[in-house]
Amino acid sequence: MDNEPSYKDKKVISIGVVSELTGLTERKIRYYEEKNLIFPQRSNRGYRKYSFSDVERLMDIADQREEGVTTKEIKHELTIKERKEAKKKMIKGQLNAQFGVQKK
Amino acid sequence: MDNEPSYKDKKVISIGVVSELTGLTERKIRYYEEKNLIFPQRSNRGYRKYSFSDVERLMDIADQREEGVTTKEIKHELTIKERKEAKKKMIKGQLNAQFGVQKK
DNA sequence: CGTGTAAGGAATTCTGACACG
DNA sequence: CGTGTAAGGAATTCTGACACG
Repeated sequence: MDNEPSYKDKKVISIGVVSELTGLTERKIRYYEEKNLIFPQRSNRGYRKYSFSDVERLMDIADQREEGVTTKEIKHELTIKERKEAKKKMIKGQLNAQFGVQKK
Repeated sequence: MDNEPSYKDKKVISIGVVSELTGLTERKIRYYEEKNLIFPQRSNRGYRKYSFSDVERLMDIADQREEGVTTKEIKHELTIKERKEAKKKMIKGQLNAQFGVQKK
């Protein structure tokens, strides 16, 4: 029923290419991961793999950093967004449980 | 006026990842390029970079090869398609020249 | 805190070639 | 023709650390 997860979220880009795409040094990219601002996948031998979404996210982070926003603050914003997402999902789940299509 | 060329055509994937994605060996992938069936970009130091379109194209090639279609035949099909595309563009250009929006 | 850099090792990619068929 | 493989070299990526501030 699902079609492919759209190319935007497929984790296939190496850190070198991400560096070119974003203009960020690999050091910075790894640091933002260390701070849990970004979450690449790992290949079999531990190489980081990023999606286009990750690239966009990194450019957003770069903009915020330039404005003087600290990684801690960026992380905080992210956490808040995640909570909202979780809440949305929960409510959606409850609605489905009461009024949704019957599961077989 | 243009927005980004869509992620589908951005050449950012290394041959190793393409190999995983398609199930083809790197040898095969390079061979199909040698036969002009696929056209990756090159990074600064000569590393091949593929797009998701290329990955799809490779899977299509793989299917045809399994059916016994030779690379030569696949190449021929491609050439025909390209000719049609060129013709389309030409006609479109002529229509524009006669009835299109005036250029400043 | 955020980022640069040198360090050493492991994995990647490249090309040209030989092999088989 | 289509694909495998061994070969040698160059570039990539990884981690942990020291540096500065």
